[in-house]
Parts: sequence; structure tokens; C-alpha cells
Amino acid sequence: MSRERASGPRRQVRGKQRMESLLRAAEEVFAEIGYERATTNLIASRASVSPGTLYQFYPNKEALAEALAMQYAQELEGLHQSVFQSKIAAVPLSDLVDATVDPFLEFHRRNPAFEALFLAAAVSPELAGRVQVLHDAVASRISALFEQRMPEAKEQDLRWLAETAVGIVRGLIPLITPLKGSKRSRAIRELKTVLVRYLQPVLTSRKN
Amino acid sequence: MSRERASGPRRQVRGKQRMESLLRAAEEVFAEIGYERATTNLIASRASVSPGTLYQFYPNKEALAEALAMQYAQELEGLHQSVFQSKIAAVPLSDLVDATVDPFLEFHRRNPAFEALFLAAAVSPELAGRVQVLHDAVASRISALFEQRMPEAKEQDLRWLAETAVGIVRGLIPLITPLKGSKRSRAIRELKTVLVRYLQPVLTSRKN
Amino acid sequence: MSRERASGPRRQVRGKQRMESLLRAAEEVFAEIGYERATTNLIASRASVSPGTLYQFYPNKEALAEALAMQYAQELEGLHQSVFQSKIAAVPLSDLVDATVDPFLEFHRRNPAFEALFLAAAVSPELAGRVQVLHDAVASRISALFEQRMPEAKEQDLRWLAETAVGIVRGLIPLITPLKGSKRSRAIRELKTVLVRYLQPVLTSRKN
Amino acid sequence: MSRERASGPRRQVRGKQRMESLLRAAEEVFAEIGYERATTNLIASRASVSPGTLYQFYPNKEALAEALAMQYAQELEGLHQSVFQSKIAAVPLSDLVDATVDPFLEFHRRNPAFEALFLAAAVSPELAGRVQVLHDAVASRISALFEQRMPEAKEQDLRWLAETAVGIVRGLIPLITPLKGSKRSRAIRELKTVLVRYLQPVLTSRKN
DNA sequence: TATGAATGAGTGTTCATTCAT
DNA sequence: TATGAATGAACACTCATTCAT
Repeated sequence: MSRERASGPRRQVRGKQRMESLLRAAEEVFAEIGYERATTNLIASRASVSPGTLYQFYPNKEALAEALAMQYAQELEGLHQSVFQSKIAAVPLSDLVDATVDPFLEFHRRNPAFEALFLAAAVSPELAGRVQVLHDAVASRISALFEQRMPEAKEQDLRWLAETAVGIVRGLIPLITPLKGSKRSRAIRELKTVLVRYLQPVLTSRKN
Repeated sequence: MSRERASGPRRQVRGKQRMESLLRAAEEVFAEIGYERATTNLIASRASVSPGTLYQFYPNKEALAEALAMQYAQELEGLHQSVFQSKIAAVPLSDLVDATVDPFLEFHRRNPAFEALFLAAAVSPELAGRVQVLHDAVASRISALFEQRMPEAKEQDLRWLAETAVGIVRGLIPLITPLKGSKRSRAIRELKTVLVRYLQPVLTSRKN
Repeated sequence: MSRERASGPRRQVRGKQRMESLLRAAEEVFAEIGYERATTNLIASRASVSPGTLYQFYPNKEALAEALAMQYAQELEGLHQSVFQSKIAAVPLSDLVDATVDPFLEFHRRNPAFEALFLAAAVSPELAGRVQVLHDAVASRISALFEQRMPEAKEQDLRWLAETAVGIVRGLIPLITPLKGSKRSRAIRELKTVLVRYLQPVLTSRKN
Repeated sequence: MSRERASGPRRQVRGKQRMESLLRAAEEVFAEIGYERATTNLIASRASVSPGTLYQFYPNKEALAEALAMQYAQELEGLHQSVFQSKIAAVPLSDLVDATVDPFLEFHRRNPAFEALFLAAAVSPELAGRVQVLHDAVASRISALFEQRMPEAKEQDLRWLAETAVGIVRGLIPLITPLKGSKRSRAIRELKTVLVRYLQPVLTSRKN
């Protein structure tokens, strides 16, 4: 027989590619019109694929959101790698804030569906559970970072600090996102000011 | 003299009541499942009326949201009346923060659809315009309050300060809302801490 | 008692006025958006009256159409009075056509709902019966007119002639209505040419 | 070679068939109750499909009307083919009228929704544009036909002649449609008489 | 009489999902 | 695998008509 099953692995590769392109399409659509308003048919057609194909890879709309969330979470893990490789304890707080906030804002800019997922999670309890990973990824990362500045602090307190910091960022991001240029810079500076002033009393660098 | 077409006004009263009860039903439903997921038929049936009745008073779903927003905005206006009547300039900052945050959190608790409107506005551009009034009501109020502490400050800077403060509150409210009792108190204290530390350098009371 | 029932007749007068103003409102609305699309609520509000009031005078939408049709029919009766008072048999055919067509076109212009009723009747069998009177009023009038030119003709043939003539007018009116000025005049001339050429062989004036 | 993705084309065939059956259902319903009163759900159920299926092929009710109009227009193009193939200039006028009117009446009988579309267009401005093609198809065809009889005539005049002739037919068709048998024949003869008498003076055959 | 609130079946249309091919 | 036709329960919204006042 001429047609051997060599296509097995190849098929899997194609499958992965399809999943990726569907995810990118979902990202696009979520970013444009939000999760709730996004329709699976639109996502499929953005991926140049039939609705049936979409459902072959993702059992429903939520699954797309979750897969996207997982991808984001993974990327977020790596986001502050460089910070962790530096001597955190010795760096001035404002530098630490810079090194944490800037990559995050960049990530935010690169992934406009990120916000859409958070908004959707706030409305849909089902989605909330699946997107929780995103929040956790960030918060525990920040918490770990803080620990290196104050190793004697209680886990609980570190967590509060981290959650609050993350909340501040999420609260001020809407002020930043619509702006460009110097106005945006100013808004970012304000965000950093809030964080520094909030954290200063507890996270003063060891050097000082 | 006393009774010209007695039933006219009575009918109008009934109309007003219907509008109120529809608004309360909308509030309920928005709070439970969010604006996007709320259906006009569900709202109508919550108000124990037919869909047609709803549309006799509100031309569409957005109009309900807007009417609700207006009501909230009005209530928010009155929220900090007492603060304004005190000698703002002389009060310790932490007291000022208390007097501002506490009523707002209370308002937030009493009106669970408030958050739903904000979330919806973030997703729906059409709604955004109609709900803007809510944000403005709060931000300009806070801005005015700040002005009394630092009358020499530029309008622009005051506005930034206010927007940032409001952003902080909105960012941290999700940490507070799900909690009860002492955990909630702690979360609230954390919010106030952020605000005080952020504002202290610029809004130190005159007395000091 | 000071408030006697002198209002009886006065009330009836007011009732007539209401009916008239409702009919005028219906006419307006039918002309603007057609019978099918016209809503009783819109008609009522055009007459500055509540829907309930409308239904006190006309039991349903059809009744409005019928009442309007009756009014038109009555007016159409009087439309060719002057023609009948002339010596029809002696007048040149083209003059007769002028004297018949011109007032009709004028009537058509003055009563834009007239056409709307015909269109609606063509679609709605229920309405058809009620609007029939309009067609009959015109056709039998024309038939009578023709009779004076050829008194020996059979009733049947006269009727055919009249129906056909009316059909021609109704068929060409859409070419006339949208036009103004000289274009309109030309279209009218064409209509008259059709009628004259059609009728000439049978309705040649006696004088000739 | 013969079977690349065999089911693809087969599905497309099914799609085409659905579109046809939906169009036939629409035709039926339009003919029975008119365009305005026709509901998409009724059309769908006539075609034994769900509403969703209808909307997969036609984005809205108007699109159905338009598709129908296109189909009719195409059929109308071919309607007078045989006339054009004859020596138009040499044929007696009454024969020409026969050869033009008869197929058209036959078409009219076969396609009862044709009239419904015209009526709807007269009421709905949106539809008017989409149905215009029907009128144009007929009128320009007739105009071309007339040109062969009087090649020296001005384009403008030919158009007037054609529009008028079409108007006559449309005006008299309501007299014909409800009739059967000899009454119908008589009505048709009357229509042809009108046309012949109107056109004779300008369209006398060359032979004469 | 007159009002206008109230009705509720029905309208065009959507969309997450399934299924035959 | 992939297609795209098919579903059908919902949705936002309408309107002729009724009814309490």
C-alpha cells in the first residue's frame, strides 16, 4: 500500500498548529469585542476554519478562554525571571518596581485579550475559576519576590502585600491603557509612585 | 379646585412606581448575572410585568443601565456631603480617608449592580458613554475635596490625584467585596493604608 | 345642581371632531409609511390622543382605513360633477379626458393616503372588501359618464371600458407621482394620450 | 484525480438546493400573504428547516426578496428572446403585442410572488431599490424591442414609450388575474387593444 | 370619555453546539 | 480530520388591543 501511516505525527503537528491559530483568533476576537460578545463562529472564521473544526479542538468557548489563560500564565511566569536573578534584596525599591511593572505593562500591551479575560471572569463565575490561574500566577510571583526583601515576614502578610500591589496595578491600568506618549508615561509614573509609597515602609532595601 | 382629572396624576404615580420597580429588578438581575447576560424578559418578569410594559418605560436595555447610572450618580453626589461640611483642611488625612472610603464602600455594598455597570462599560463602548457619569461624579467630587487641602495646586494635578485614588479603590474593591468580618476589615485597612501613603506627601493637613 | 347635562350634544360634537382628527392622523401615517406599517399607537399619538381613545371611536385599524375610504369615495363622487353638468356628448374626447383626469390627479395629490389604501387592499383580503368602495365609486362614475357618449352601448361593455380606463390611470400614476414640473406634465400628457387613443374608436364625440 | 474531498462539492450542492427550496418557500409565502406579512419563521418552516438555517443562507428577509427578484429578472431576460429573433420590424403590431404580452402573462401566472414584490417595493423604500431591477429588466427590454421598429427614434422617447406600455400592463393585470376562462381572455384582449391603439401611431410596421 | 399602563403572542434574528458527510 | 449545513431555544423588541381608573 502506498499510503502508510507516516502521517500520524504529522497530523499531531498540524493539530497543534490548528490549536495555536484558533487560540490566536480567539485572542483577537476577545480583545476586539470581549469574551461575552465573542462568538465561536466568528473565532472559527477568523482562524479560517469551520465551526466544526473549532469544536474538535476545544469543547466550548470557555475552553478557549482557559487555554488562553494557561498560555498567559506561563508567559507571566517567565516575565520576572531577570528580576529574580538580580540581588533583589540590594536593589532600590524604585528600581524593583520599575523592573516589575514595566515588563508587565509590556505584556499587557502585547496581549490585549488578557484584560478581556479578567473582565469576563468578573462576570461569569464559571470562567472565574478557569482564569484564576492568571491572577495566582502573578500574585504568587510577586509574593515570592517580596519575600526576598523581607524573609522574616509571615507568608500571610506577604500575600496581602502582593495581592494589594496587584490590585493597585489592575486598578490603575485603565488609566494607562488609553493613553499614548508623555501622558502615558505620566500615568505610569503615578502608578509606580503609588506602589513605591505603599511598599516603602515595609520593603526598604537592606542596603539602606 | 382639588380634583381636576383625579386619575391623571394617580396614573402618573403608578408609572413612576413601575419605573422604580423595573429599575430595582434590573439592578437585581445586573448584580446577579451581569449586564450583558441580563435579558429584558428576565428583568420584566422579576418586576412581575410583561416585556411590553418594560418597553413602555425604557426604550431598551441600555436605557435601564443609564437610568440606574443616573440614580447612582445622584446618590454619589450626596455621599460625601458631610465631609465637605467639616473643616477638610484641618482634619488628619487618615480621618479624611475614612470619611471618604467608608461611605463609598457602604454604597458599594448597598448597590451591587454598581460594579456590574462598570464591568459592562469596560466591554461595551455604547454603554461606556452612558456610564461615564458615574466615574465622573466620583472623580470630580474627590478632586474638589482634594482642592480644599491644597488650594494652590493646579487643576490638572488635582484631577490626576483624584483619578489615581479612585483607580486604587476600584482596583482593591475586588479584594474586599468577597470578604466578611475581620478579613474584610483588614482588607479595608489595607486599602486605606495605600491611600494614606499615596496622599500623605501631598495632602498633609495644614495643622501639621 | 349647577352642572346640567347640556353637554350631551356638545359631547357629540367633540366626538365628531375627535373622529376627524383621528382620521387625519391615520391619513398622515398611512401616507408616510403605508397601512401595514402604520401602528395604531402612532396614529393615536399623531392625533394627540391616547390609544384607548382611538379604540373608543374605531374598533381597529381596518375601521380607520374603511372610514378613510368612505370619505374618499364621497369626495370622488363630487369630483366629476362639473363634467356631468356639461354637454358630455358634444365635447371633444380630449377635453373630456382632461376634465376627468385632471381633477383626479389633483385629488390624488391632495390625498396621499389614497394610494396607500389601494396598495394595502391588494395585499390584505380583509381590507380589500372595505376599500372596494373606492374603486367602485370611480369606476361606476366613469361608466356613467361614458354612457352619455354612447347611450346605446351595453352596460357590460361600458363597464369594461370604465374599468380599463381606471386601470390605465392606476397603472400610469406611479410614473407621474414622483415627477415635478415639465416632466410631470409630459407624463400626464402621455397618460391622456393612452386614454384618448384607447377611447377614440368607441367614444368619438357626436358632433364629429 | 476524481475524488479530492468528495464531500465538499456535495455539501455545496446541498447548500444550493437549500437556497432554492428556501426561495421557493419564500415565493409561496410572499404570494399568499405578501412580503410585509410574511415572517421568516414561516418561510423557514415552509421549507421544513429551522430559522437558523434560513439565516445561514440569507442574511435577512430583504435578501430573500432580492434573490427572488434577481431570479425573476433573469427569467424575464429570456422571456422575449423569440420575439427578438423574429424580424420585428416586419411583423404586424398586434402580433408583436401578442408575442410580448402573452409570455409575460404566462410568467406572471407562474410566479405569483412577482406581484407581491412590486407591491412591497411600493411601500418599502429599502425594498424598492432591490426590486428596481425587475422593472428595469422589463422596461429596457421593451425599449430595445421598440427601437427595432423605429430605429431613428430618440432613446428618451423610446424609454417613455416602454415605461408607459409597462405601466399599462401593470395597471390592467389586476383586472386579468382574478379571472378565468373566457372572461380572462376578454380582459387580455382589452389590454392588448389598449397597447395596440397606443402604439399604432408610432410603431406601425415597416411593411405598411 | 379619556387616559395610559398593561398585555403577551409574535417578530426578525443570533449563536453555541451537533451531525451527516 | 474537516466541513459547513442544521438546529432551536433565546434574544431584544413590537404592537394591536384591553382595562383599571
